[in-house]
Amino acid sequence: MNVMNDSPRRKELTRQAAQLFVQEGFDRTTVRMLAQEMGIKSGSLFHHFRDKQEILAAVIEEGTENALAIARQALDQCDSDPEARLHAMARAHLETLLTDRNAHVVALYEWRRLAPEARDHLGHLRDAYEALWEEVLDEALAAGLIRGDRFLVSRFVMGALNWTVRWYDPHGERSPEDLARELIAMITHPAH
Amino acid sequence: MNVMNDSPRRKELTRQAAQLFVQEGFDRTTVRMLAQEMGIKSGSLFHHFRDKQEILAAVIEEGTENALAIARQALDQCDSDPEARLHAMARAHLETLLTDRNAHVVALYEWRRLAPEARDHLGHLRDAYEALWEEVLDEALAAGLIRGDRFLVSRFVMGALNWTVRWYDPHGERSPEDLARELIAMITHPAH
DNA sequence: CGTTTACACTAGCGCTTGCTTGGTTGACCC
DNA sequence: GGGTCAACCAAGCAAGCGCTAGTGTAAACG
Repeated sequence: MNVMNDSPRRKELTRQAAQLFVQEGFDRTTVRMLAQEMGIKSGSLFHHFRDKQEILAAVIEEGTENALAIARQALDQCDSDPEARLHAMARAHLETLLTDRNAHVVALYEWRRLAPEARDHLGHLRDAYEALWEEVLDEALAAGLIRGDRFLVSRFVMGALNWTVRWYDPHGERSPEDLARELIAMITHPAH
Repeated sequence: MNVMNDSPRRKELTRQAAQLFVQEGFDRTTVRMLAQEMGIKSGSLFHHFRDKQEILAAVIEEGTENALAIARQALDQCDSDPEARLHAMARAHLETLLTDRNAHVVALYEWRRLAPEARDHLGHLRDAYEALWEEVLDEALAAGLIRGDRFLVSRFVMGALNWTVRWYDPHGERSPEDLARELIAMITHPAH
């Protein structure tokens, strides 16, 4: 067995699994369906993954790592004023939703199907991502750009953003940029 | 078989099923688990419901109907100015989340597990509920209380509200009233 | 050359799943 | 006191599930 490496082959299989998990849900996706999608037999699947659980963990891990990387890059490259940073984060969030949509949908819907150990590991990744948000929101609150309770504001914003996977059409007219701008406009009270 | 009535017995069984669906997820909840929770044997379950699917539909139907009823009542009883109506809707939404929490969590997470016909029927119920929101948001937009694109504002607000099932603690310090006030404060730009 | 390694296959075990069948019970009705 | 009816039970079927064991093979390596 070949456990826990991250060969390119495994990356590709993970990507295909994500697609199926979104279509059918984790529990309804059988190892036989996964194998067929991958063009192999069901037994061969366990050469790449210890068990079905591990496939789920791999899908979510990749999505979250990408989100984190993109968000960090966006923060590095943008201006340092609170509004620019807020905008950069929102745009980065919506852009990962576009490029890694399957993985993020799986992360949002199937989180509870993770084994406790995997949930623990991935929870830390997710916490790191949300910490970036809280930092940026704190700056916006301090600058008077947003009003309200820090905890609630952060939850409301994350909710509005994560909910987009339900209705956002990547092939539609609106770009991530558009959505980010609209969201910021809705919640900010510009100084005057 | 006893199909499709709504006896009090069936109502009670539906309530218990909702609890299990939240804990385990629909697919992982077996008819044997459901039966045990209900204090009967698995075979007896099919005296009350045609199949497992129908239990899910019953859970979601009850939750959505309650949400609709509470929202309508709230709108009837509040003042007619846009901010009061906005506040009433947000509070009503969060209050159903408190009283019918299980049903709403199931509706949000397990919607896709519904059979197409059930999804169709319940989709209309859900549309009726969201229409109430759009009406109230339109008034708020017209009054200049909120700025931005109607479609996007509505999606963002629904996202922020529905996301609350992930983190809101009914036994915590914050009341639905508090949350509603905070959310309105965050997104409104009061005339001055 | 022989050995190792990565990847795939065949075959099937042991178990659980949703659901069916045929029958029993006790409350109520005229 | 025979008939009705909702509610429940015992037993089990057919299908599908995750996963394993053992084997084959072709490329890579020393």
